[in-house]
Amino acid sequence: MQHKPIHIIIVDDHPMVIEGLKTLLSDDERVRIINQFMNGTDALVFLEKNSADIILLDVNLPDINGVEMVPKILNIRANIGVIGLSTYSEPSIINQMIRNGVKGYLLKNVTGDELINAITQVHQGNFYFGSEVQKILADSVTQESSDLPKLTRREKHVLTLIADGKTTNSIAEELFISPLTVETHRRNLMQKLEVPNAASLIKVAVEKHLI
Amino acid sequence: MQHKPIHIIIVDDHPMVIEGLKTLLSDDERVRIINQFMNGTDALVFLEKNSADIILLDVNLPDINGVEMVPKILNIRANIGVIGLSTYSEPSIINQMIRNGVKGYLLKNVTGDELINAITQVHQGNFYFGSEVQKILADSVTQESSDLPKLTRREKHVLTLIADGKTTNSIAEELFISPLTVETHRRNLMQKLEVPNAASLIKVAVEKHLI
DNA sequence: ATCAATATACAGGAAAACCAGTAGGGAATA
DNA sequence: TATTCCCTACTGGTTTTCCTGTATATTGAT
Repeated sequence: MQHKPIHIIIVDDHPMVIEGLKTLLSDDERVRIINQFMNGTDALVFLEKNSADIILLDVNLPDINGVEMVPKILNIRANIGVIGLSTYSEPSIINQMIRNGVKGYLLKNVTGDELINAITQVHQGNFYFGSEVQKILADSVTQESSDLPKLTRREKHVLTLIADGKTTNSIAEELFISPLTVETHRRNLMQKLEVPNAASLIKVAVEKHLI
Repeated sequence: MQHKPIHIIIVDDHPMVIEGLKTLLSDDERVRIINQFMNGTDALVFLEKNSADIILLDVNLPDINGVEMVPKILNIRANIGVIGLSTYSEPSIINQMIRNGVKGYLLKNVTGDELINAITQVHQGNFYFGSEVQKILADSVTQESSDLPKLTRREKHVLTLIADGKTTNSIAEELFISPLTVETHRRNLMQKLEVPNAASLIKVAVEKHLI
C-alpha cells in the first residue's frame, strides 16, 4: 500500500527510550528512523538542512523545553508531524503542546501497535492521542470546571470589562450605573474568587475560563 | 466489518444544514441518524434519557453557546464523541471547544467522505480535525507568538508576582529591591504590552502565554 | 572600547483601587 | 408570605497604582 517509508527523527535524552523506540519500530517496513538526537539544539540544527516526516519529541529535554521546541520545529519545517512523548503527563503541559502544534501525544508505556498507529495517523494529517492522554485531558477539564464559584451575569460582564483595562468610572458609564455599584461588583468578584486585587482576579478568571 | 451502525444526533438550528447532513449520511450504512434538535436544551433533555455515539454539534445555537454545550453533554454521557461544526472558524472558539472536550471539528463545507471519516475516527476513540481547521489552528499559533514584545527576565519575574496578586511593596521585599524599582518594572511592562493597568496586563500576558 | 539594554532608584502628585460596613428595591423562590 | 439573591448605591477612609521625568551602575554585544 505504501512504498516510501515514513522518515522519523527521535529526540530524547534517555538512551534507553531511544533504544526502546527503535526496537518497537524496527520490524515495521512502513517507517524508518533516519536520525536521533539527545537534545533539542542538535535536532534543530539538523532540521535546517534536512527534513523528516515525523518527529518523536520528548518533553523533558536537557537544553530546550519540549513545549518551546514545537514552534521552533514548525517554524523551520511546517509540514513535519510532531508527536510528543513523556513518561507521566501533566494536563497543562499537554494542553500547551497541543496549542503549540503537536499532532499527537503518547505516554512512554506505549505499545508498538499504538506507536505505529499514531505515526501513520499523524503522517496522514490526522491527530492521534493515546487513550490515557485523552483521559487525562478529559479529567483536567471536569476538574477545572468543578469548583468555580457562581458569578452572576452582571458580575461576569463587569469582570470582562475589568479585564479589558477599563476603569471603574468608564465601566459605570458603559453600564449606566453608579461607579460605586461597579466597585461593589468588583469587590464581590474578588471575594468570590478569593483574590486581593484586580490583577490576580483576571488571572484566576482566565484560568477558570470565566472570560 | 461493522455490524451495528453508529448512532448519531444532529444539533443545529439551520434546517438546511440538518438536511444537508442527512443527505450526506443517508447512503452510508455504517451510520444512522437517530435524532435531531434545533437547540441545545432539547438535545440535553434527550440525552438524559437516551444515548448516542456521536453528536454533530453546531457552535452557534440559539439558546446555549456551543462551547458551553460540550461539557454539559459530556457530564451527562462521557463516552459520546462530540464533533463541532461551524460555517467559518475563529481560532479561539476552536481552542475552547477542544479544551472542553470535542473530539473533532469540521467546517460546514465538509464533503461526505470527510464527514464519514471524521465520524468513524471519533467513534474509534481518535481525534479528527478537518484540514482547514488544522490550518487555522496552526496559523493562530504562529500569529500569537509572532509579535510578542521581548520581556527581560526580571520583568517576567515581576509579571508573575503581579499576577499572583502581590503588591508592589511585597514584591520589592521578595526581590530585595526598592519598591520604586518594582514600580518601574511594572510601568515598563504595561508600556511594552500597551495596556493601561495591571489587570489588563495580566490578561494579555496570559493570552500571549507569557506566564 | 563604546554603545545599547538592563536593572536599579528616586520625586511629586493625581487617579484609581481597596477596605469595611450598610441598605433599599425587585425578582425569584420556598 | 417570608426569605434569599441580585443589583443597586452610599459613607468615609487607607492603600496602591499610575503618570512624568530623571538618573546611575552593570552587563552584554559589536
